[in-house]
Amino acid sequence: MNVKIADVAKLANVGAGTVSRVLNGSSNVSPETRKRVLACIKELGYMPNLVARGLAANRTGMIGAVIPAAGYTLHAEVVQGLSDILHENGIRLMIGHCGYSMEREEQIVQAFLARRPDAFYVTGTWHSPETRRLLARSGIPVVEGANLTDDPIDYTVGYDNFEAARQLTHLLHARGHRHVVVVTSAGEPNDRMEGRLQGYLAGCAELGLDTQDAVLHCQNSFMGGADAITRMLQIGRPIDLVLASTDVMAVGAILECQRRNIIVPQQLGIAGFDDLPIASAVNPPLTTVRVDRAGMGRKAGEVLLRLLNQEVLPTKHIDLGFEIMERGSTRRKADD
Amino acid sequence: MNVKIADVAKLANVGAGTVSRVLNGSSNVSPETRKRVLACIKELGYMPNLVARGLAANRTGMIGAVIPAAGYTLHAEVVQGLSDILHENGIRLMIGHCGYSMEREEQIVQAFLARRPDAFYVTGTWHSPETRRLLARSGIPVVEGANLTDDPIDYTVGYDNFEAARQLTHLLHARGHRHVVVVTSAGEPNDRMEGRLQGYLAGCAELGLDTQDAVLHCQNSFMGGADAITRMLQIGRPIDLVLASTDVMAVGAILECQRRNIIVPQQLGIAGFDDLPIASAVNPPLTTVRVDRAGMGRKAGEVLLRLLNQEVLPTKHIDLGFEIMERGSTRRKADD
DNA sequence: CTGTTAGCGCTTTCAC
DNA sequence: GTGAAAGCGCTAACAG
Repeated sequence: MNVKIADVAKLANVGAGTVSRVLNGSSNVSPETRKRVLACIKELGYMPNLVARGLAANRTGMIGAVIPAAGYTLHAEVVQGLSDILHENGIRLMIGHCGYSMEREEQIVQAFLARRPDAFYVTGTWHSPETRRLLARSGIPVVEGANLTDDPIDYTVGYDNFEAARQLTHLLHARGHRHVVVVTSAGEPNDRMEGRLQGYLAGCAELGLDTQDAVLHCQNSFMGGADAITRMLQIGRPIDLVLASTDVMAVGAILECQRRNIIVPQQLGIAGFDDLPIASAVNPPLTTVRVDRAGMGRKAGEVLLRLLNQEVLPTKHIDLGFEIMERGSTRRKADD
Repeated sequence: MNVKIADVAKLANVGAGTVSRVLNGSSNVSPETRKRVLACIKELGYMPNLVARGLAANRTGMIGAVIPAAGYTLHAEVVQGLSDILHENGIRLMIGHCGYSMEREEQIVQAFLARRPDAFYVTGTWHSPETRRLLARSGIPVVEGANLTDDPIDYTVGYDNFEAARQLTHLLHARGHRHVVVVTSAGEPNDRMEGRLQGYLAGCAELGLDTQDAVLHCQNSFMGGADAITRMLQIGRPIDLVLASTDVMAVGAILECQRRNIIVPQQLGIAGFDDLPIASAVNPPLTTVRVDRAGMGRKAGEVLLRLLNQEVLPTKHIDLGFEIMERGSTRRKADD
């Protein structure tokens, strides 16, 4: 761990610069020298100190990423995709969890920036003004993921949460569902949740569906979803569709219906968002919106890599799209 | 982003060393000087370059962590606990996913080491010889998490997978279950899975339960768990208990039983391992082994921090214990 | 208490 | 093609 470039240089009878050139694949080095240097590196078990390289070269080969949480959310898988592709390209990930708090996000961004990452991935498009400022002034590529916005800090890689929710609403209306309750997360608001909620409401408005007293704010958990059913039953009018903003809440709702002997989808349709693995496993399987989570991470990684490579991308908005997965938790019948 | 310590020093009319002392909270600085320096730092918006500090001070304030996967596993939450406590102490996390492959783990460890982390967290206690060697020679504290071993590289923070599985087997035998099938993961073996499997088998052996043809290797997924039920039904003898090595497989099994109208637990008991959120949400709720995942991460972080602080810990094995959560998916009756 | 200086290990001109 | 030397921005002696 303490053999350094000078040791290799001495053994190979070359200058430190030459070793460095070999290490960094510069072409200005004769094949024989390169071979000799490589041999010496192996012999000494030399491992470059990337901290020193980072200081000298002004690039650290690290990327900062902040996600809300690592638990059962889509972000964990996004990070995995991101991590995988970056790793293949010799870049490492510095990761922080902000717990859906903008303030914490700001702290993390600040702390990461002091470590001079070459680029940044942040989740979502809502940030504190200071976070935006820090990121914008940092001079490094920034990708905002998991949603889209007209006004990105730099680049945005994601899908349109609003549009997906809107389309889902229309589809289920076409399947005969008419009396809707929307279930959203009671936590600190964020652009993805808000986009989904507004998408549902816009869809309902376009279809003339009543959404009076029809928005339930619940914990984003299985229990929260169960709770939603309890509260829905207290609404003084019949309901035939629960539009949940996350699969976790939707699955919680399905399981609560099992307990209450409410037949899904005949008595009540339930739809979610995310297509987590559990969505296709429950009974009945959940109608939901699928996004390629790991693919989104990989795509964000690719964009970041190209940006690091000084490429100019044709667009600042990379829309990965979504797919509505129609399954047994909602009605199937011919369109109206 | 380009104001440096010298600029602050010049403005404050002090030497760079003094600014450094203020930054690092050294006591050898007069209150007035400190105040002046602090003012200049604020005025210039100075942000220390931690890469340079890392090189000069020979500590980077980074910790490397490798986990198998970020998806629906306990490791994501362990990392979150770890990340949180380290963040509070000014330390950042470098993270890599090895996908249960020792080879990939080795690559990641090697790559991380070149970035000179101050300490290392690795998942599990089985590693390639080279990984062990690299870690052992690195001279930095290493914590192996999520299991225990007599022979840690350095420290181990976790719980006894074998013993938990063994005790669970005994408990369920006491509840009247007699004809067991064990479901384990078909993926690349690891110490946690193996510990659980051997724990189940040891329990069965102690109780004289037949385990001939009773070990099913399935995909560690909801589908894999469903598959286990299908295969169990083909075994030519009655079964009244499925001991699954993960909640994901156990929940998959429960859901398959719902589909097949197999009454749990009257006709078939099912138990899992991990106590993921879905475990208490399904119908019936799953009997499983609970470990404090985030708490394990935090504990690993605390150990790492104390180690970084040169403290000597009284033991190399930090056993966090486990708790058997007896729920409706297994029989409840007076002990034999 | 504080300024000065010598590195930390590497990259990158700049001559040769 | 290659060596020498000057930093990268900071910390940590070492004087004073």
